[in-house]
Amino acid sequence: MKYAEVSVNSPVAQYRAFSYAIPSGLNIQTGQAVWVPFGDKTLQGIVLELSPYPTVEETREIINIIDPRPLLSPAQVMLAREISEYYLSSLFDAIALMLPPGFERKPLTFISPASNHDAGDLSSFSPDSRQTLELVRQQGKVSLKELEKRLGRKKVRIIVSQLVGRGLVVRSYELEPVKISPQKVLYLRLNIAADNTRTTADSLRRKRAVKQAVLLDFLARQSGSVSWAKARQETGVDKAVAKALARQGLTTFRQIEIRREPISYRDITLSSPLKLTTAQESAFGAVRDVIRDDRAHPRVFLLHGVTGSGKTEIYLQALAETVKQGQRGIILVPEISLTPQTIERFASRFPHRVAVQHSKLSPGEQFDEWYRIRSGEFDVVIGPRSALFTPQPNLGLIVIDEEHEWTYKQTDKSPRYHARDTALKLAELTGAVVILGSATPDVETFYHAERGAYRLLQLPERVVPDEGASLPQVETVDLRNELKAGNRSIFSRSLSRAVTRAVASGEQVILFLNRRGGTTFVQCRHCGFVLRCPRCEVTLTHHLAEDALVCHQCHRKTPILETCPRCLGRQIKFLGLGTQKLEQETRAAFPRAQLLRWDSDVTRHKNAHEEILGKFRAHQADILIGTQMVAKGLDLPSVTLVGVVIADTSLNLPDFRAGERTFQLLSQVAGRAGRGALGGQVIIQTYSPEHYAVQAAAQHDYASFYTREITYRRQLGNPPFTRLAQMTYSHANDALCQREAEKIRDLLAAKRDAKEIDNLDLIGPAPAFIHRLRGRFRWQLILRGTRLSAFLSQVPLSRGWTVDIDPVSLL
DNA sequence: AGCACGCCGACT
DNA sequence: GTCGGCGTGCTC
Repeated sequence: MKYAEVSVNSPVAQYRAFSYAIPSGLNIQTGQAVWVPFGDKTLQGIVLELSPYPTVEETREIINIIDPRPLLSPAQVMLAREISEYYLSSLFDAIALMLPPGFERKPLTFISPASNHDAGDLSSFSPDSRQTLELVRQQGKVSLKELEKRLGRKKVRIIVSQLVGRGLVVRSYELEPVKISPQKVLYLRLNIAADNTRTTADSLRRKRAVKQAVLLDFLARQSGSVSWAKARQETGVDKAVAKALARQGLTTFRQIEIRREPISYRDITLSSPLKLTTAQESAFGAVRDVIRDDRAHPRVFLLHGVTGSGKTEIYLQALAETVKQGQRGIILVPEISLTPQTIERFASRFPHRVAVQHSKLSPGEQFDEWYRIRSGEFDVVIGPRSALFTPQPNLGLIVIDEEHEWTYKQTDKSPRYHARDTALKLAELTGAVVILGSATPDVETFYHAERGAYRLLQLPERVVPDEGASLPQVETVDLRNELKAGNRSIFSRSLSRAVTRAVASGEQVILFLNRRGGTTFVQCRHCGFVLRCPRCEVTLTHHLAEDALVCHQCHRKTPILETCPRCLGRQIKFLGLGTQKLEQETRAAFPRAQLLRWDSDVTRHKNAHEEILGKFRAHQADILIGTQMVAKGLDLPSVTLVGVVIADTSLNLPDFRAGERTFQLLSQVAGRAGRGALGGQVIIQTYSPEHYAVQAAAQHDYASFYTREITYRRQLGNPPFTRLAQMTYSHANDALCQREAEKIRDLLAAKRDAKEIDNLDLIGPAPAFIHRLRGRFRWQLILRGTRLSAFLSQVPLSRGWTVDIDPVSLL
C-alpha cells in the first residue's frame, strides 16, 4: 500500500478525504494520526484507509506519524464516515468526536520580515502600516493575534495584506501549542539504605546542615519515593535544601507521570448484585441470552419501566455478564443525571473499573481517562452523549438510560448527531448489545419495539410495592374553573390548600414550571382555546414588531383577534410565566415558607446542582421551585407534594412533539412525589385537562398516550413514519435571508420533481422561532420525507446554511 | 476558518 | 478610477 486516504483537520476539507503518498520507512495504519502538508500549512490528519492507488494524479507525502498507536479503531473510522454522511457534517468534525481531549491543534499565523531588507519607499503607507512594519522588523516574528490586539482585526488584515503584497513581510503558520499532556510530579527518592541515614544525618548536623538532616530523616521514614510537594509540606524546608542533598548523591529527583482520577473511592463500599424481582428476572434473562450468543437477534432492547422499577440493577447485571464474556460497556446518561450517586452505583459494583467522562472534569482528567480507557483499564465508561466515542476496546454493551431525553441530540454544533441513533450504528458495527431504558420511551423508539426491530422488555411495577413506594395520586385542576370562580391567582384553591397543609406539617413541596414559560402564546382565558395556524396545527406566536400573530412554520400571518373564535369571549390574552415570577407569587402566597429556586439561571457554577439539592435535602427550604431539572431522576423522600403550575406551556409550543414532551415531563414530575414512606400527591394545573397527554400522565398510562400519539403521527405523516430535516439560513440582512431561503426551497422543489421523488414535503420557509440571534436573522425550511441526507448531499449550499437531520425540536 | 480574488455600487 | 463590502473558490 503506497497511498493513504487522510481526513485533514481543515474546515475546507469538508466531506472529502485526501490522498497522500506514504514515504518509505513510515509504518502507516488506519486510524493513525499523521502530519500532512496542506496548502502552505502542516496540519493534523487521520488515516482512513490505505490503498495502492491515489484518487488524484498529484499527491504529496505524509510528513510524519503523530502517535504510532491508532487513535481510532476500524469500527470508529466507519462510524465517523457514517456520521459525516448521515448528518451532513464535515468528515473531520465527525472524527474529532473520537479524538483524545486536547488533541486538536489549529494553525496560527505569524508575520516575519521578508529577507530583502531594503527600506524602499514607505511614504505611501499609513502611520499604522509603517508602525506595524517597524514592529515586525524589530521583533523578527509576531503572531497575527498579537497585532490584532493592538490595532483591531479588520485593520490588521488590510495592513498585513498590503505589506505581504509589497514583499516586505511574509506569513508563516505554526500549530498552537499542546494544551494538555500527562501530568508529571516531582518525586524524591532516597539513594542510601534507610539504616544508614541516621549516621549520615548526624554528620550533616555536625556540618550545621540542620535542614538537610531534617529532610533526610523524613525521607528515611517514608517507604519508597515521596512527592516533593509532600516533603516540603511536612518538613518546611525549601528547594535549595533538597537540591543540596541531591548534589551529594544522597537523593534523586525524578519526574513521575501521575494519573488524575476523577472518582474518589474513599467513601464507596463494595455492593453485590441485588435479588431480582420476577419481572426483572425475565427482562434480564432475555438480555443475558443475547449477550451470551453473539448471533442472537435483535440485539437492541427497549427496557420500559416506571421510575423506581429497577432498571439500573438490570444495567449492572447486564454489564457484569458482558464482563464475564471478556467484553466492556458504555453507559450513557443525560448530563444532569451524572451525579456522584449515579457514579457510586456503578463504582461500588465495579470498583476501580469505572471511567467517567463529562464536561465538568478538568481537561487533564479527561485526557488521562481517555488514555486509560484505550488501554482497557475499565469495564465501563459512564458519561453523557460524548462518552459513546471513547475508545473502549472490545465493546459488548451500550446502555442508553432515559433514552427519550433530548439532550442526546447535539444541536449546537456539527455534527448534529443523536447519540441513541449513533449508538445503534456503532452497535451494528461492533456486534454490541444495546439497552434503551426509559419510563416514558420516545414514541419513535416504542414504535420500532412494537414492530419487532427491538425487543421490548417491560417492568410495570416499582421494586418495593409497599404503600410508600407506590405511584402517587394525581389530580388535575381545570384552571378555567378557577377563573370562573373568581380566583385570579396562579395557585388554584386545591393547590393552595395542599401547599399550606404540607408546609404546616413539615413536609416538602416541589413546584414545577416549564422553563419555556416565557414563550408567549395566545389563549382565551374564558374557554382555554389556543390560537393555532389552520395549515400547520402549530400555535401562533405574537410578534411585537409586526403586531400580528405569526405561524413559525409556514410564515402565515393573522391579524390580532379581539374575540375568541370559539366562545366569542373577549378575554384573549398573551400568556407566559417564568420561574422568577413564580417565585415572587409563591412568596406572596405562602409568606411563611422557605423557598429555593432551581433553574439554569442559578446553576451556572460547578457544584450548583449539588448545593441546591443538598440544601433542599437538609430541609433548609420547604418549597423548591424549578424547571425541567427538578423532573430528572432525583430521589427526595420527604417531598409529598408536587405541583405543576401550568402544564400548558410545553403543550402549546409550536412543535408537533409538544404532546410527547408534555407527557414525558408530567410523568417524570409525577414520579418525584411519594418516594418516601409519607406517600405523595401530584396536582397538575392546566387549561386543557381533556388533553390526552395530560390525562395519560395523570393516570401513569403510557400505553394510552402512545396509542393516541402514534395515530396522530400516522395521520399527519410525521416521524416515525417519515424523517425530518431542518435547514436554517442565517444572515445579517433579513430580506436577503428570506430570499436565499426561498431560492433554496425552489431549487429543492425542482430537484425533487426532476427526480420524481413523491414523498418529500417542503415546509416553509418561515422565520426561525428565534428570529434574530447574535445580530443575524434566521430563516428556516423543513423537509419531510425518507432519504433526506442522500437528497440534501447533492444540493450545494452556500455558507450560512446549517442542516439538522432528525431535529429534536422544530423551534 | 482564512485568505485571495473578482464583482459591483458609492464616492473622490 | 478605486475603495470597500460582499460572495465565492481553494486547499491531496
